[in-house]
Amino acid sequence: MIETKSRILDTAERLFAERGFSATSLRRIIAEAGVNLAAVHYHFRSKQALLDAVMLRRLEPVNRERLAMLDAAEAAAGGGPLELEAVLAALIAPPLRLRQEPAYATFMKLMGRVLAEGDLGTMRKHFGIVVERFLGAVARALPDLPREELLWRAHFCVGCLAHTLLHKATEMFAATGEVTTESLVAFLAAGFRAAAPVNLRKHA
Amino acid sequence: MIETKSRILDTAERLFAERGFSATSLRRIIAEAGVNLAAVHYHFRSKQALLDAVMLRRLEPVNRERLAMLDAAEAAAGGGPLELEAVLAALIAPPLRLRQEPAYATFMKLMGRVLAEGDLGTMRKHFGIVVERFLGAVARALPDLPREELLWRAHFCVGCLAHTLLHKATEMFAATGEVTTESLVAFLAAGFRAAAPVNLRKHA
DNA sequence: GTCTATAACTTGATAGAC
DNA sequence: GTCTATCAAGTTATAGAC
Repeated sequence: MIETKSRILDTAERLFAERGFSATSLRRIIAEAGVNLAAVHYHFRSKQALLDAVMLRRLEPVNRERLAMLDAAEAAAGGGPLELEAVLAALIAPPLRLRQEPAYATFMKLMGRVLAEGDLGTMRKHFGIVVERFLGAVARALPDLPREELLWRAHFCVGCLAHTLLHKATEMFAATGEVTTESLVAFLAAGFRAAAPVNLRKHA
Repeated sequence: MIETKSRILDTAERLFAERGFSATSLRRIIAEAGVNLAAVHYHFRSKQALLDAVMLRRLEPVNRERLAMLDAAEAAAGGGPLELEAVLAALIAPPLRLRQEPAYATFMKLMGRVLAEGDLGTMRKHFGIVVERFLGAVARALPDLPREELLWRAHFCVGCLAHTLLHKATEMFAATGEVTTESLVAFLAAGFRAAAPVNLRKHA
């Protein structure tokens, strides 16, 4: 069945997202997918390669949409300064929008997990270009922000996004409804625009 | 040896922090600690109980210091409004300060991991009181912020802190040096103070 | 308290029939 | 492509000698 491969991918995606990679066994995956254990190794060779396949299947569209929005923001700015909110929206709106679609909902949680706990190698492999482009764009939107402070704020920004993708706010707090791109962008934009602490200004 | 128990705790703390709970086997722990496998079960009964012991040993001082700083901030405010920066510093300064101490450095990474990927039960068990106290304090510092927006921003805040504790900024970005409490507080305070997006104001 | 030995089970991976 | 059967290794946990 051609369906077998998709069933494995779907089930692995869900279990990896909900329980993490190490805590998920192949036998659990094949039990819930209703397929044979050997089929996993036939289609994907190894557990690690299965995770890579799960990531590859859905990540490319997300990052492509991000870069397209960033291109649009840069085009709109012409030679002038970039608008910070537009840059942040390009980073955040695609994953938040796509997670409304059933096909992408669980993947976005997995993406949050990888962002939150991923090692450096995985990070660079999947998000290298995105990180570079967005660092440049934020620097162009905030030319007066000291470099070190920019890097830390980018780090905080990744933490916010990872946590938001991995967890619904309702899990720990009593928030209702869905988080909006506007909320997250407003929060992060204000953070990026905050006056740099005095102990860092000397490095500017 | 009375040292055996500490050696197990120290090594488990480090490996859980660096590689995660599921990805760390007891055999790896006892190999690096130079102790016998049975000693783990003698002293801690099970792997899960070992993790609980690792958490309990160091978490209480962190949360105690946080609540003491929050008490001080509330006392300083008298009946007036709380200062947002003081509230955030009470949440953030204790873990960032303690991670400079060798005895607490790796534990703070583990705490970041638990904050980032912990399930709801673990969360409430270890941070329930802290979350409640700080939610109330931020609400008192920002009485005009709509409740829903406050909860989401608290959620973002946890994500920032978790990511900062779990990862050095140098891992993904090229930031040098250590992150400061001032940097993180300035970023978060500005985010909390941002104007609430219009699509939420109607719920105020 | 610490050890050896081992139970009882799960893991990722593969060989080979169909 | 899919199956059964199995391997080799690793897993948590325990019993019992010292």
